[in-house]
Amino acid sequence: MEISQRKKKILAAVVDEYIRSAEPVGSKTICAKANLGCSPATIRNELSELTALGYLEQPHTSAGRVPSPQGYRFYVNELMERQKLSLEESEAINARLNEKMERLDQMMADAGKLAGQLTGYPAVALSAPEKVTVRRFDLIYIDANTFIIVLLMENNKVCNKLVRLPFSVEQPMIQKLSSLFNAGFTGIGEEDITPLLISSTERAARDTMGLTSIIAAYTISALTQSRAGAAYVTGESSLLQQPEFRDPDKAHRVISYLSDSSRLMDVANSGDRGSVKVIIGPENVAEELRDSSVVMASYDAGEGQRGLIGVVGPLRMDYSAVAAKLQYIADGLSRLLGTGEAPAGFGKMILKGDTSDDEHG
Amino acid sequence: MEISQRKKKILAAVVDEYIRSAEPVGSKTICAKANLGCSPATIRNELSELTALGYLEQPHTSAGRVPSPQGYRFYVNELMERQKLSLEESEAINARLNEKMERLDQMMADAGKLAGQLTGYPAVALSAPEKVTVRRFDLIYIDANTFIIVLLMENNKVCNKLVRLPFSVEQPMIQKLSSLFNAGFTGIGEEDITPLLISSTERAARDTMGLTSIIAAYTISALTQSRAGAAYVTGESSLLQQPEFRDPDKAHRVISYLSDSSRLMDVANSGDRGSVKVIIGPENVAEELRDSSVVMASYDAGEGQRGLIGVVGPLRMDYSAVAAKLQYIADGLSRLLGTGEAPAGFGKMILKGDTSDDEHG
DNA sequence: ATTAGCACTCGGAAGAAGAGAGTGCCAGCA
DNA sequence: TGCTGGCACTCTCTTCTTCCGAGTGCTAAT
Repeated sequence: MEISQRKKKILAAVVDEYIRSAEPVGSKTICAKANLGCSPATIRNELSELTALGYLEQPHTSAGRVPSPQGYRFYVNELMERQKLSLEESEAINARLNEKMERLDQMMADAGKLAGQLTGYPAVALSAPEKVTVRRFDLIYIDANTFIIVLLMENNKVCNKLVRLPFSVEQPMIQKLSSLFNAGFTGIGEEDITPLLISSTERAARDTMGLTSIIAAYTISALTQSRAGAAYVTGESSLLQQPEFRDPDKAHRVISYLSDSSRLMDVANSGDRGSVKVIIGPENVAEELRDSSVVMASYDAGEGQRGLIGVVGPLRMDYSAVAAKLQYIADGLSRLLGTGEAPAGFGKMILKGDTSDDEHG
Repeated sequence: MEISQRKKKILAAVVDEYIRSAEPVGSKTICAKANLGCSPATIRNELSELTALGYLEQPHTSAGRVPSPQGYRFYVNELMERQKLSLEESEAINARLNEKMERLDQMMADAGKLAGQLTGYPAVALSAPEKVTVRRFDLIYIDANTFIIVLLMENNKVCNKLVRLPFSVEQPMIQKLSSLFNAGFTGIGEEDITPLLISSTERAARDTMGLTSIIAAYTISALTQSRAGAAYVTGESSLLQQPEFRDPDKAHRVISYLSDSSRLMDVANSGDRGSVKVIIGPENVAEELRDSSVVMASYDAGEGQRGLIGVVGPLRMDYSAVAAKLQYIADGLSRLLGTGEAPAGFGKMILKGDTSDDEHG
């Protein structure tokens, strides 16, 4: 059934007002706020129908209306105004983005922090797990007992480790190992480093005194770690300021879920194409987030990598503002890190609505 | 004034019981728990005196007694039983410690996580800020537009950065720069890298096309970052389970303080010699922690560096258990990372009491 | 010095009453 | 047919009151 224009207006008013006030919205309030030319009584009828359709809920008989998850979904998909950032806001973001661009992981964490501060919700920054291989191998000889392993990954990340030996090695040996590893270990993934490969490398270099396996072990662990992707969470405590999380147990559930970075990847994997994605309450795969909403934006982190920033908040999140901000940050990051195929309209706020609205059927 | 033996026993019983139950302790309860051969009435008299002396407090006239900060301090310094860890506990810790020893920063974060999980309180892991210098300088040539800067710090940390150039350089140039930097930039601190030094290096190598300043800039930022020390916080949300932090505002204050890693250093600097240190409520320098307690242990992270692990909890923290666990973890870390001057009695639980008890005067 | 007994105090729980916001429905009106 | 004002009703939230009990402090007896 198609929903009337007036109903849409009323629904939008309810959601907007509820987002602002966190309190059930009554017919009178709507009549005052939204300029529909009709009386509270008329609105009551409409509200009643919207409730029947499942877009609104009533905490109890004599309370105002509150949006249902389905109501939020409809609001996000069709009703909400696409917010533009004010000039100050976008300039502030740009300034913060350009500020420091040192290390990638640092950068990610900073982007998360920025998102958190801007929106006032806890923020997560994720790098999508990916398959990595070693592109270049170097061993730097320091002294007879010490050398550094430097790995350049295919995605241009660099890993290193200082190795100290309980015995002495000569510089030529280090060089020899370096070229051997360069020959055998580059371009392959973690699971390709088999005991067979290691032992054949071991045979090729004589008298390695176990060095081969040390280096191989580090290589494997570096590959594993790179592949795992990383997660940074900031601003957990800002949840506590939201009225819906005044119950410490509820807050605890969500915050400790967020702290478990391994599980966070689930969120990332629940679809990451499209620039901004909104997941509303029960749509979350994770049980713990069923009464929270997640807004996230993915960005091009260069070298074919995708990064993700997102915030977690109550259902009553200010979707429009949050989406605009995340979009802007993500676009900025894509521009700074991306590999040329940067988005054409950086600075323009295009919000791709989510498509998984199989709820209001 | 010297406090009687019986008073001590009673005080200890009050603190123990309050730590357990989180509720004001009455004379009857003490009589039942502590095996002093006397009646509640006698205990009431003693409680009354302990209250007058400032070791106990009464939430209101007709409630039981609660330890005052001074009471906790006395308890920690003189009364509390030095707990030994059970065999299972210490084995579990050892297993976890030996598990992964990859990167130092990872290690620190893991140690913090371990402390948090073991104690059930939020945990922080800090590395003390320190002056660092570069020991060894290497540039790895990758291709005409790419090279890696590898810095080996005096403290054996390794930093690296991939540099991509908008123009081409030849391998000999990279090598030349490498040895120039090795000559000029090693062994000096961040503040010694002056524009003068940079420009003289620039002159020594001809046609560097700005490379010198790129490398110098990275060196400075790496030095700054190493010096800053790092902070990892985990398990913030476990605070929410403590009855004294059911007030979301209170919890929010503490948690957001913990999230601000820069401020955390204050805690670290408030005295870190001695193996385990207990800071009780108002003794905290930070306003935000005035009604929380902090227990921390420092460990030898090798190369003259000190690390710090600590937990934050309510005044009613189980000091004895927490101290024992932190001590054990810190000793373990010292053993694993330390530089030989490892503590003699690893495994033995020696708790050095705090000495800043200028409170009960 | 210790103990038993007793009156007193105070906070927290439970219940009662009232206020207020909002609904649903009905009858009248354009 | 759709909108409106009016009105009775419902249900929560707040406030007030009452009551209970744990625990104290004091006193007199041992």
